Amino acid sequence: MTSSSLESLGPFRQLSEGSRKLLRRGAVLVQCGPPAPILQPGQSISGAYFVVRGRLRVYAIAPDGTEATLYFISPGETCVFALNSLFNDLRYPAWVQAEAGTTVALIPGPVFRELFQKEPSIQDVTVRALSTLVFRLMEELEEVHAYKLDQRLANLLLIHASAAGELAMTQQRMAAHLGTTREVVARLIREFVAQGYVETGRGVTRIKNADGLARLIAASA
Amino acid sequence: MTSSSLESLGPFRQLSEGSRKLLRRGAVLVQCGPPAPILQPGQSISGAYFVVRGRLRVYAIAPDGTEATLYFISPGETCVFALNSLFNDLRYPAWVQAEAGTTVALIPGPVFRELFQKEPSIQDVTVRALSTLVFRLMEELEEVHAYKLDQRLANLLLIHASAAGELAMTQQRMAAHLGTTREVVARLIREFVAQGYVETGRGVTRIKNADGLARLIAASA
DNA sequence: ACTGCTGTGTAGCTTTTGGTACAGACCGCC
DNA sequence: GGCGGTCTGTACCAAAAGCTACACAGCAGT
Repeated sequence: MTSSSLESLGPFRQLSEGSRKLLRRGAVLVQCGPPAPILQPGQSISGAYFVVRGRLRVYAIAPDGTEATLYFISPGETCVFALNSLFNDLRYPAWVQAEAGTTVALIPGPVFRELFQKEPSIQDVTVRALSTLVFRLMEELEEVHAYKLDQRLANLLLIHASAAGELAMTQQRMAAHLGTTREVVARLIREFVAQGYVETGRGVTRIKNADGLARLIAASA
Repeated sequence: MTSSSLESLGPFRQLSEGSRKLLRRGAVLVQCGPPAPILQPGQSISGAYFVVRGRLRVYAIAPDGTEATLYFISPGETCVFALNSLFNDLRYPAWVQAEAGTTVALIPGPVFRELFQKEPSIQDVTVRALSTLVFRLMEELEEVHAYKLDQRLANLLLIHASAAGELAMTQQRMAAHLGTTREVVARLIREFVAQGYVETGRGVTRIKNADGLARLIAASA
């Protein structure tokens, strides 16, 4: 992998100095066609990850088999889950899954550690990445305990919908994201449809009244 | 505050090099008698915190007023909540409260940033602290979605009980910790008493059968 | 002893969420 | 067209958790 081909990638140009340095040194590109599992709990980490295109989903699986998304890692973000394990010699405690068409740059552990020692810009990138992750996790934890499922579902629809107000996601996946079951999602969506907030189709949900959803989320009860 | 008096403090001797360097440079000790709020959401951070004695509790408050503990910071740990805001110029999104008898060392923001640039040992301390926090938050998030309240309460009792199997904590505080209400805690504890797992007293809960509680937690249902 | 405060015990009801079960719709493929 | 798989719709019941209301117990101060 040369730096020129890396630089030809879309988001690369907007990256910080630290991120570019990371990628120029020993990064190996990994492409995913279909959604694919990358890490399982207990697996040791072979390096630091950097999302070039697509998205990674980090999630937990309960003993009864239900999933729940912990957080996402979007393009241009250093993949912090690796850093934890790289520095603390801990096993990673969650599953990681790449969405379809995701490209990930893998920086070998020793290379990353060496760069982290020498380069202030890479320290900066690292701390920012961890810091952002902490915020994201705190937000998620707060959301889980402060909001009811209908509000969290409304939020999911608003946040993840395309500009055209469409969300291409099955109810099964929404349920997995929220840590609940498909039936519950279907019931809540039925209510949204009755209120005229959304329309449903196979594998897609269209938002018809974003304000209505927003008001639902804001309602304190 | 001189380094000699800092070193006289109990946990100080076991600290890492980075932590000691942090404390020798411009740390201001802050003592708390009774439990006291330290930070409120939106408050900007004046420096990095380091817990010398006692414990900090970081928690969220839902619109309806119920609290939920996000994580604790124990003695000898760099207080990472500050680092987020120090590096990202973000406001801190949660409340922080010091338990009774807590001593916190406050390192001014500029001093910390300067040390972070120069000292590898301080970079190390910082990354470890953030990393640990990420793990703690992930664990908590997983627990919230994978376990029921009775299991989480049993876990709370086991984790926070003294060596003698006593937990000096009112049910109100347990409820705030778990993000629920006192009545629910009372109901669950009643069940524990009926099973012979615990005994209750005013402001204290005594564990009589730790194995029973442990089995309850392990039960997949 | 009286009072007030804080903490616990309990009952009953409502809401929310989860679990089971099944019917039907859409889609691609042979 | 027929078939199998995936996705959605829905009805019903069960469990979990929250809400309200109130009684009482321990403790401190006057």
